[in-house]
Amino acid sequence: MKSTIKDVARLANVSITTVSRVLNTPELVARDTLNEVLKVIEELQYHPNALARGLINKRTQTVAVLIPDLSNLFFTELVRGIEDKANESGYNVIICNTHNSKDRMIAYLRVLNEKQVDGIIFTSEPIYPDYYDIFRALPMPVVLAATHSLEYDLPSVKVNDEKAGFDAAEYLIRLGHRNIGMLGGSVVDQVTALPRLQGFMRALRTHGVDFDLERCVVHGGYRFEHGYSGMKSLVNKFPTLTAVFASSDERAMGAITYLHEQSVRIPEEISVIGFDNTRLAEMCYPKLTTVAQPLHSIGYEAATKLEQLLNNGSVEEMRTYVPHQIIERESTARVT
Amino acid sequence: MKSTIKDVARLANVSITTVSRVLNTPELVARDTLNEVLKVIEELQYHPNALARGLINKRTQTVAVLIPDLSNLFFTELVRGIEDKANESGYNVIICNTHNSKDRMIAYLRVLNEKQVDGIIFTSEPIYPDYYDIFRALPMPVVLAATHSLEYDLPSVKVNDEKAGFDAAEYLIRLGHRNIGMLGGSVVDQVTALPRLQGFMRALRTHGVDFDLERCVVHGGYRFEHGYSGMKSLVNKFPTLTAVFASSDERAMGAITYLHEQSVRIPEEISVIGFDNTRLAEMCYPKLTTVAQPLHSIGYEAATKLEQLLNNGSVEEMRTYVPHQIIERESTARVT
DNA sequence: AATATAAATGAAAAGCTTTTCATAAAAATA
DNA sequence: TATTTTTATGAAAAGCTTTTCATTTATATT
Repeated sequence: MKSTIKDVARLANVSITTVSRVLNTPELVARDTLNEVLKVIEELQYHPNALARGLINKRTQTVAVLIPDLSNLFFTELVRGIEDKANESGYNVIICNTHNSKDRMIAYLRVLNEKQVDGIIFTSEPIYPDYYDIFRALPMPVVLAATHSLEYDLPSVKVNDEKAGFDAAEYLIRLGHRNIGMLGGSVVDQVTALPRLQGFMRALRTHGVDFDLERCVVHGGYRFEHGYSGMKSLVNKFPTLTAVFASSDERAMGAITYLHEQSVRIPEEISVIGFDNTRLAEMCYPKLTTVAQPLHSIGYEAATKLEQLLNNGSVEEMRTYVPHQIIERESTARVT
Repeated sequence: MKSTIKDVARLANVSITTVSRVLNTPELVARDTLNEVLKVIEELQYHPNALARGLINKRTQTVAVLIPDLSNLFFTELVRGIEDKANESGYNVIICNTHNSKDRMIAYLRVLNEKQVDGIIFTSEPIYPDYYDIFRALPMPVVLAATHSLEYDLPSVKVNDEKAGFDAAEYLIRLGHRNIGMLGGSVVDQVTALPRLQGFMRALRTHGVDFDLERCVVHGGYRFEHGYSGMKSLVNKFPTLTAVFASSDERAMGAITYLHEQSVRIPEEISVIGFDNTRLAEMCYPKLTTVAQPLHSIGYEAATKLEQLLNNGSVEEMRTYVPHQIIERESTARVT
């Protein structure tokens, strides 16, 4: 039978108040009493009921992370940063996998609300107006990780995607490439996909490189399959290309696989640069040059912000931008 | 301000009992009252407090999954099966990432206990005696997914690893291979790694294939890096090998990458068969032939078992074995 | 019309904790 | 020694729900 604070109190011949104090403010209880109570707690294997605790404290010491796709290493590494910070500060984290489904996400938000989690970290995905309405209605703070919102005042931490897109393209240009394609996301995603494309285009423009949006860019999902099929249609439209910027590592991997199948040598014939620097980048052949997002930091910082919000009610910096960095590996080379 | 059942009761001019009934047994309340109360609930955006509910119902409608490594696609797909079943039956699932750390896992078990989750699904990893002691002390049921325990009576669902190892080896033998290596896990893992190795050896023996444990097998972690370095040492020890059984897809991918770097053609010179059939198997070049575990079913079945335990206190079948299957792709070929 | 039955509602207890306020005992101060 | 302060403890309330039991009202039965 599960034991309660009452059982401990009875066996230790003290009131439940004292037992509670042993757990929460041991400095207020006499040495002997303390030891006796601790002994009984141990003996009874007593664990305080977090439901009752939460009910009265109005704090559950729990934060939730909403992620759209658990099988994306991107989120995996982000979550790690969140967990690390949360655990340091005594919070538990609940991971909620929304499977890219709005319904699931709304359902999750409801139960998280009912379960009285202290705060929520929302990852990736742009914030649509109806999401914001839901967030507003929530009694707990929300922080965005690897996404942000320009219209709404939600704290966020992410990289500067426009600049990252620019740097990726410039990197290829510096290697002498002039026929550069891009495998990007859907431009309805104005927070990630669009800025990367814009940065990419700005770099080409800046360096006077010819560019035709129709011919040079393929839009699609971030997944391997999309990279594969995207690369296929890209080489068809743009057979002279010598380099491609795939704006996720998974897409890059799909692209590489397609090129392998076509016996195109990488990087000798076509250079490929990815985005994210997930574990996948090292699992490629050749190893993937990529724009690294500091995924762990993004998670860690987001959790930090959430904690600030929880403790102070406000956040030092509303929108934090963390630096990206190009990691040079073996999938890119100087044009010959 | 968050509203409670009292607020609803006051505004609707009914007792809290009636409000509670509207939520739980609406058939017991008069039409007009029902509508009025529902209206107020909507108006006030009232959501019942799950803590209070759990406290009185002694059920939180929550199950937890303990996984050792979130960045392993294996678990990702397993979790999906669990989520699907759990959601169907009205349970929420909490994903707990133990990072392969025993301390973290024990810490998680403590908080899950305190948080009064209804049940726990423990994935992979063998069950060590001290784990079992902890499980026993837990007031909620535990089910094992993709692992099992022969000593302890914990319900489990997994594939038959010995048979799977046998089939993998036999598949290679049928393709004419006689110089077959294996990239396996540590044999201290008696629940997964050892049986696969045993099955592998049994197949060689059965078919009269020469075999030297020292020379033909490399043990190591399941990760890409381990596959990479494992393959390296394997070809050094065993230069005549024409096929390798890597007992995880990630390991297989590491092996393939190493072979690529050495300009060894796959499958022409060396055939590679993996294990798990995670998404990674399709992200390889060449696409990976592998022993598929029905990851989704394993998760789904494990959740089903947990639910049986929760509802009936017992389980139909203690240890369920689900079928594996060899998925033939492009990384294996008949020996020439 | 009188009685029995069914339907609708509410008051209060229970679930497990923390916290406030009060009290008793011990220690410090005058 | 008498008084104040400090230390240690407990009783009871509060947090939000569900459930039991009782009561009132409406409906069905004779």
